[in-house]
Amino acid sequence: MRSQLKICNAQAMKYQKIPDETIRRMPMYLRAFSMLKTENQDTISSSQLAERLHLNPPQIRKDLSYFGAFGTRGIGYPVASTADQIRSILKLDVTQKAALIGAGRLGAAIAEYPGFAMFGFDIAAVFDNSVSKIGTKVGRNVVEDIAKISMIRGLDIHLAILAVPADVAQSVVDMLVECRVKGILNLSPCYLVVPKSMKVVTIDLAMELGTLPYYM
Amino acid sequence: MRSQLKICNAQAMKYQKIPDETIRRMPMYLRAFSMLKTENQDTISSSQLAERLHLNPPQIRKDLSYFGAFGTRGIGYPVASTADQIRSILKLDVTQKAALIGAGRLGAAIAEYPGFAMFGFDIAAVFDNSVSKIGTKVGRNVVEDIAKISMIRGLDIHLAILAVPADVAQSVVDMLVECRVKGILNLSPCYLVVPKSMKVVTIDLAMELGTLPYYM
DNA sequence: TAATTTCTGAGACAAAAGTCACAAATCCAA
DNA sequence: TTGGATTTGTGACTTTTGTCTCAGAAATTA
Repeated sequence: MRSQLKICNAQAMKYQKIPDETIRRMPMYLRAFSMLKTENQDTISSSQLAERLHLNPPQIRKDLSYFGAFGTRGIGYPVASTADQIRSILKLDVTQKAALIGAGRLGAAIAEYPGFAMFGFDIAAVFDNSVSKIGTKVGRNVVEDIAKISMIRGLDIHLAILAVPADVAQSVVDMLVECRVKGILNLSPCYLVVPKSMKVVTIDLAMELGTLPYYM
Repeated sequence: MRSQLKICNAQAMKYQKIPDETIRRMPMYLRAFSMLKTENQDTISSSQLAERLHLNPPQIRKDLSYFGAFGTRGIGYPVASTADQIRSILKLDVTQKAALIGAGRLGAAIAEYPGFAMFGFDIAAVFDNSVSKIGTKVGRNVVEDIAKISMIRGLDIHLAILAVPADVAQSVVDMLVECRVKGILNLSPCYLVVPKSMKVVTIDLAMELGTLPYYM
């Protein structure tokens, strides 16, 4: 009965409820393992890793064990293969194309943000509604008219980064739903209504900053 | 014994443990109440508010009640005074000056981000280490040499927004500690070591984006 | 003034997330 | 080959967070 569970592979384990917070930490782990690889470290124990990430060793072990037994008792986690495993779990083992909507200052910053590369993201298209921006270059992309957003469907893009004003965010999202986009990183301070099949992560800069004075 | 607690005011209540998640939601509530005020709505019930924010009514009531009884039974929450109360709880009733460290693309976007104004934040100084940027204008500020960062102490600035590469983030933070900065919004993908008196909120864009493909 | 409606405030309950402790697995040395 | 050192994987436990329920306060109406 329990052994039944043990032989499950990572893909199957997903249907055993994995805490959202664990998923949120996985990219952190991937980044750490990737860095360790460039440092030519072959293995790392949960306590070493915990020190780097300022987490508890058991938490790291538990998080990773949701997806299978990657470590070796007495040794720790093999850096290279665990990195590959996490990449595969997060579906970051293939280049993930993303569309950037909004080519303002924040959009431009996002387009050239070097941090996405480590996870294999590729900003493959940029859209804006402003005539002054359409046709200009942002990062490696020429800004396209938002009216042509349906071209996303032909480009095999399933992710979008939303860097538009809050009052137009929902209307853009409705278009993205039509384009079969499956995940949105939303940088506007608003709640977005989407079908259940779509995942939205909202980052609200002002909200995060807004909590700080409270603690002073 | 219980009545003892009941007569506590909002300030005193703080020392009764308030969930971090509640604090995180407070700026959301403040934004909602501010918007309602501009819409000339006098009162709002927890269920109406919950609909706007896509939360449960009891959660809103519980969150607000940690700080006192702002609502009126049978009526709801008075928009104007509740907004004022939340502003005061979050210490956003006075203009909060913030220093921006890093005048790259992301820094420039932050400097001109209109969303901070609603919470009364004022980017009062911008610093960078790049000769090409020092002296240029970012938002309303002239970029100062990071070497002059100690001027923060004379400017009554207690918040900093960190938009610098991850590999220099900790060294900048060490300087900010010296400058008596009390809160940091960190946009670099790294853990920062700070004294207990300091509060850090880290936003890791790549990490957030990194979770999305998993759900597809 | 009493009954009715509305909606808050808060305790009880439930779920989620994090921590801990220990059995089991592996390695290494003797 | 055996024993000691190490470190994982995991179930039990604790803490934190979220949800529900309902008494009771305020307003309205009769």
